[in-house]
Amino acid sequence: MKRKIASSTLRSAAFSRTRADHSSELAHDYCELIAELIDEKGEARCTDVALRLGVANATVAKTMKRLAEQGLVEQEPYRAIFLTGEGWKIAEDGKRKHAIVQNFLLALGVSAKVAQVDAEGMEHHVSDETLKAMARFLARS
Amino acid sequence: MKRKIASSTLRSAAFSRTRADHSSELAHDYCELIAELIDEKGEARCTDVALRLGVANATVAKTMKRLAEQGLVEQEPYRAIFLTGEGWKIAEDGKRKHAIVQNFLLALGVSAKVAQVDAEGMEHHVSDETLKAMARFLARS
DNA sequence: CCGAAAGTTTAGCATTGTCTAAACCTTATG
DNA sequence: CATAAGGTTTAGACAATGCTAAACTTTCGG
Repeated sequence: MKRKIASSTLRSAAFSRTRADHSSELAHDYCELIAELIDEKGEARCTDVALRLGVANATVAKTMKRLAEQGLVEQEPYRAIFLTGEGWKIAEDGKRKHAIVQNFLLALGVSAKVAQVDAEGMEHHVSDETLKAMARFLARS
Repeated sequence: MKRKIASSTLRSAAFSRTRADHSSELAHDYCELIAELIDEKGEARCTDVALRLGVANATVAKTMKRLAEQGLVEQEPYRAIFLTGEGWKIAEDGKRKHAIVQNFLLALGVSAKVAQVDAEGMEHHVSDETLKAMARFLARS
């Protein structure tokens, strides 16, 4: 991961943050999805992940290798996938954020379908401060 | 069984949307930024774009070439950059969305700094429906 | 226990977005 | 008006993310 902190303006800081977010987003989505599958079925397999993500099996396999290198998941060849402690933490965090954003959107009056899709996209770009503000709003309403 | 398929389809649709968003995000940011620079200084040059985006000049140049191919910007070699009609439309739309999201966050009680950064990240993942809900909230408050 | 189905991995390719270094124009200054 | 300074473009590299096709392993039905 390249980190160029030469950013001078707040504006470029915003763009940098967005770029940085993107590189971790996929990893986070994978962790969340794996956790979900383990919850539901007791194990997570490439095919299921691929199906839910809407990508090819091979793509999942390749990504999984990267995630294993990053210490987020563990796997034996031809076996199901497991999360490391770090992976679980990321999954939990993502789930928490996702729930807040989605419920917030619902409280705002957004339809269920759209709330789910938008929450998926927004969840990785919402800071803790904004998340807290959303939670506050939910508590109030 | 049917419900499971349906829900995972919706799920993968969400991820697909997010992936699709990403590929257009950068183009949209460029258009917005170019429009901003033209507004402020009368012209947009690679260096300025690079500075605000926080990336290298070469990166901007290469991206600009792609945007030109996509019909979003126009440029003569070694000259400033201009937006096509399509590019302007995208810039306007982005500016509009950005403003709504940012003001919405401010109204929610998020600090100015964080509102700017978060709005940058969120703006590309917010559907029209959610945007409308935000606008409604702003009008009410 | 064997062969086919199903799942996993590898190989090879394309695209996007980023970088540095070097080559290339334009402009402004002396 | 020549040249240095500064902005622009090109070249070449690399990582991430996606794909298809083919090879490989596991599992399951007979």
